[in-house]
Amino acid sequence: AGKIIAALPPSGLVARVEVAGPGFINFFLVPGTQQDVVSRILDAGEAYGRSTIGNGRRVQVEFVSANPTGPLHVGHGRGAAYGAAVADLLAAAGFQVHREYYVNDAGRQMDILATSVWLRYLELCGEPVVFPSNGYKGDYVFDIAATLHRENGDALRHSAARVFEGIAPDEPAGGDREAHIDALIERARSLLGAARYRRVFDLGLTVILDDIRQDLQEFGVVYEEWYSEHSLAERGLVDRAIERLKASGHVYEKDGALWFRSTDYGDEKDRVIVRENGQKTYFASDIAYHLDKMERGFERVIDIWGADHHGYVPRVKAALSALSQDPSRLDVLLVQFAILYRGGEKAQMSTRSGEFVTLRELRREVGNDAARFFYILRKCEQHMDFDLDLAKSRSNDNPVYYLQYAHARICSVLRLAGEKGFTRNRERGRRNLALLNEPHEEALIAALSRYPEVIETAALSHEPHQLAYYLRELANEFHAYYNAHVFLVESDELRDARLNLIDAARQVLANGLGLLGVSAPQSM
RNA sequence: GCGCCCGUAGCUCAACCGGAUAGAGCACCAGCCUUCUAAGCUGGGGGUUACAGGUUCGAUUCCUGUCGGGCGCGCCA
Repeated sequence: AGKIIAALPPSGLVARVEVAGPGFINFFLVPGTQQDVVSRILDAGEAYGRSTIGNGRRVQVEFVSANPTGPLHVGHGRGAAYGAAVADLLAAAGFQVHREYYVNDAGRQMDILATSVWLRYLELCGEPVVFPSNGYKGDYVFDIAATLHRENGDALRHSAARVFEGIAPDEPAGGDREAHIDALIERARSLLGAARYRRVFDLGLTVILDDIRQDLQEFGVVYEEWYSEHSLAERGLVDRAIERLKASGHVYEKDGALWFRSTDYGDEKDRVIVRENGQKTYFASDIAYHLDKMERGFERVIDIWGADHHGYVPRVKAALSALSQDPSRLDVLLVQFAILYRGGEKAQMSTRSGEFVTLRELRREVGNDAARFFYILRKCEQHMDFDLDLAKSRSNDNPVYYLQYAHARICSVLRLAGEKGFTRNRERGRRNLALLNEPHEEALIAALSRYPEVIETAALSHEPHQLAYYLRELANEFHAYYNAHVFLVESDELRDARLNLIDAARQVLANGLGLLGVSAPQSM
């Protein structure tokens, strides 16, 4: 090793080189070699840390995509915060990002919603309805029914006797609940007729989707596109996908249904794509959807799903393979569940009872900043314990405030410089960066220099928590510096150099927090 | 039963495609505000990385098995 070191070309940036343990050679930089990063940060501003590694390649990130059958709950919140952060990181790393929400506006669940709304409407009309045990029972269904009643009066009314005529009673204990609600859906269709049924259906869809949109927007999560499952079928893309799958030779008929032989590509079992009753399955739509994603020309497609859907990955990839698409272009990121704790106790109610904590309630309780930050603090495959008390505590326990406080403190110093009668001269600061040679200053500068590579690593590995941990370290370096040295010193040269340094730190904190959807307050 | 994820300090979690003495926060103990925001800083104690093997110069990381926790195994979406 000594020979290797001796053979190294001399460099003005390297003070000394040492062999340190097995396989390690340490290079010590000459003090003052990194100071110019401060000027680079101030020049680049919001652009500091952006990378071109993505080279403009198109990436689609599909996330949340919750059924529009009710408001988003805290589980969706994690997917929203995580997906938004991954998308924003990829954009910062130079990818052209297309954020998409797949709207499941077709299928049985939506029919159950429409029927639930209609039954609540009938109640408002004064009909003695026995509400099905597996219908949608949330308060929002009453609200939609009230709107329906306000807009239509009794025009959609049918007597309860006719609605339930000949339909077997709801049997929660047995397996007839599903048959019961399916019969009610058919009854709603036949009594209302296609057009009126559609009116009920569309009102539920529109109201809930608008609510989801607004909820996410308030959460700082925005999409380039809301992609309708219904439109997929309308444009014939589902039929076309099935035809192409047939042509591939991986489809067969059995028991009256049409099956995709996904076991040809390693799936556990074959999957139905057209049911015995002629209805296409959700999987059929999803094949068409993913084929369409590929054909839209995205070089990489990222799906962010709840971990409970993990069994679904092999069949989607199998379908892509059968359709001659490269399945490795699709990354499915599985997000584990988040469990809410309050006072050391689980706060999440069971979904069976029809009650759950909504994302909106969470945001109201802990605030958007804490919610966004806590959600991405764990890597996605890690189960999450979300401590509500900690997230809303306005104390030093709360890691969000630690970062925001650093930002606010810097803003405060920069403000106070003027109030104290100092005229800040940025150019003088730039010329005197060499004065920043205290250990605390070197450490802070080193942390600032690392930011661009943190962005690249976090983006490419889809791990926003790496950025969160980095920002914690950066804030820590600043707070330590703040406590060890006074910035507003008499020396113009040193003062302006230091103000440039902390201004650069402020910029990086703001950039990083921005990527995570967390605000960077001027004061606290 | 099979498949996927997880198991690291009292608690919640990191550890950069195998690398140096496994790091933070909280909690606990001891200090720091007449000077730029104490929502801060400094120091300290705390570990057989669930367990047992294997691979190699080297394993929290990779492989096998066991134990424990979560999730999934529909002609639902």
